[in-house]
Amino acid sequence: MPEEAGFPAAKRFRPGSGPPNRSGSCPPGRRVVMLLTAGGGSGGGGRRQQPPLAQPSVSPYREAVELQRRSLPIFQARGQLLAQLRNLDSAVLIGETGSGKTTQLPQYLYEGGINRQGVIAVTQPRRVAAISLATRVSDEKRTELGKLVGYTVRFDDVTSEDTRIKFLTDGMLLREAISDSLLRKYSCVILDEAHERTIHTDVLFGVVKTAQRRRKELGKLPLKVIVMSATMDVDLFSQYFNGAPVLYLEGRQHPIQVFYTKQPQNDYLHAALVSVFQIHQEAPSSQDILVFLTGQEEIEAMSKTCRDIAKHLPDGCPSMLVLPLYASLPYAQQLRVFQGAPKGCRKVIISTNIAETSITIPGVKHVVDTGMVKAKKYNPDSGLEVLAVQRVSKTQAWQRTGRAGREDSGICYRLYTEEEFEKFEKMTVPEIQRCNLASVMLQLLAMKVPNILTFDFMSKPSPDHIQAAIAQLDLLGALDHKDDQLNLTPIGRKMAAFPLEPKFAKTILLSSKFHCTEEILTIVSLLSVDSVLYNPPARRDEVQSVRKKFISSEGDHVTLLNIYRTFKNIGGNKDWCRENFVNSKNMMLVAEVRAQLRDICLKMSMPVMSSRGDMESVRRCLAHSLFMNTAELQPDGTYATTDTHQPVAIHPSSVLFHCKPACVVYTELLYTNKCYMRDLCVVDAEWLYEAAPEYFRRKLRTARN
DNA sequence: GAGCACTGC
Repeated sequence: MPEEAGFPAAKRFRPGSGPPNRSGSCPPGRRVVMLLTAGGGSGGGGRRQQPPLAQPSVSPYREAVELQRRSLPIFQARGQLLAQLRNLDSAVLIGETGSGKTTQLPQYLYEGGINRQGVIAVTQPRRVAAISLATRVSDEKRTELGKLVGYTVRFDDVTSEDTRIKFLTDGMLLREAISDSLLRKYSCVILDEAHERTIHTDVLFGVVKTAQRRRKELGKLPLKVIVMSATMDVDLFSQYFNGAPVLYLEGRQHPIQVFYTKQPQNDYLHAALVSVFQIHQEAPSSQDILVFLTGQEEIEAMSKTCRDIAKHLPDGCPSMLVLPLYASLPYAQQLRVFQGAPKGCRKVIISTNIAETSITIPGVKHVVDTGMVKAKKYNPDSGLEVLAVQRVSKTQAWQRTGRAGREDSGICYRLYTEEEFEKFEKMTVPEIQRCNLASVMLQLLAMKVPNILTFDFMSKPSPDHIQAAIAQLDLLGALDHKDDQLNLTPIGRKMAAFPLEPKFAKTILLSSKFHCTEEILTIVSLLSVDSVLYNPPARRDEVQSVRKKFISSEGDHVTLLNIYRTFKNIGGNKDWCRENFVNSKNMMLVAEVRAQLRDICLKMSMPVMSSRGDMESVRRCLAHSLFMNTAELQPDGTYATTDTHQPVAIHPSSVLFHCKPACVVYTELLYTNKCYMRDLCVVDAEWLYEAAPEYFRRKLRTARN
């Protein structure tokens, strides 16, 4: 093997706590309470002073659970933690992976009788986490799930009147805040995984801060806010919550050796390949390797190369099981990463950043980090979102490193130099500064936030960014400008009731006028989940011939509708999905989403009618709701958007890829190498003019001629 | 002419 990716010996330190110069992130003057010091766990005296966890129990199982709870690092800090939290309105808790903070803290608060008057909410960025944590904690409390401890995620509410500890997704708590912005039923909100800075958590920061202040002003039950983070960069959190004290909890991570390359690598794919085989030839076969790359195409190519090389390795070299991992991979194939490899065979998992947070793979000893990620960026000048391969942040690199030390000590190979690493951004730009804000602004308006332009975000999006969202909502007819006050129109209020992007909510609301709500509900559901189309690159011809029967010359929306209809009419099941290259998991989700949306329509007394095969009214409806997303064929055979004359192209995944319709509406623009329109529908220019005469007065080329 | 990181309501 070539040597250019060789690694010099590196320092040893513990991950999860961030870079070794830990003190750097604790400026003097801030209240940092060390609840457990390094090497903690010896304080026998402290242990005896702890109050009992729960009623004494006789069951051996119960005792085992109890012992396990007591062995967690957080247990020794229990008394101190409770004493601190009892008197605080807000606190920031740093807890390393494995500290037990998420499962234990809510129980301590409950057992300690703090905030007994209300429910303790614990938010999570991901559904699976909310569900498994609730299951775990209800088990520890020896209660039935949904009684004392429960969870609420979309499509699944396992709570009751008795529920006092409630795990929920951050998006779900946000939705609850629309109907009660003071979050009255909660006495305490714990925002977990705050370091991930999801758009929902970021909006919640503002929502809980406002609710806390308002409740105090109104003399209501106080709201305790606890922000939990796994990283040390919590200054922002503390400042934002009026200088809330920072409590530090040591975790139980295994040491990880970190290696950097001696030279910068201009070809990270090649460097990754070399590293994998270097490790493969040197390390025992029981140690698995996790490689971070940027996307499906890259991962599939690398997987193939690895398998090819692995076939021709010298005798005595272990065999290799190469497993790609990315979100659009069918579920059954994702599950393979959890199965152990046969004896004498090494697992090599080649993954996107899905393995950074969402999926934890057991047995990983070696992490190969290319330092690259594919992520959305927001360009405030053009107001456009761009999906691009870029450098990871330092936080992200540490997160990847930490994946090597889940079960035992590990090794992380960074395919960049230490100097390069030092130049990485400290933190990933929070999602709220990288995304279209139309949904967020609609939700804030629905909560009757007095002035969304000055809303107290922890990391403020730029004014241009906020204005772009307001302009979009305005075009959708959601806004009412009165005396310099922004309010929602009745349509805007209805839009906010749907768990959808505003433009899709508007499409549904318009559909009753075109008597095609049943069809539009199906289309919007299909568009709002991951694609139901499964396109394995190796079987392209097969896919094309099977899919032919669904394709409509009217575009992707009608084609998707055809697929869903056939699936339903035939009584579609997994076998049908497999035969037709349809992702069955996503298809099931479509049905669930559709039922939820239909329910919301019925609740607002909207007539739900079918156009009975009349596709023109469906397309007219799409033209009326997506008129701001229009592109027209130019004399030279290319396309340009109607409003800004941005050159665009039909995405290769579209059924219209080889066609040249004069005028189309699209669901979204996607910038990669080029600016692509995704999910197209052929429309009549006249329909567009009808939909928004003012908007198109001087714009529409086809209508003018 | 040729392509799509990850969540979530």
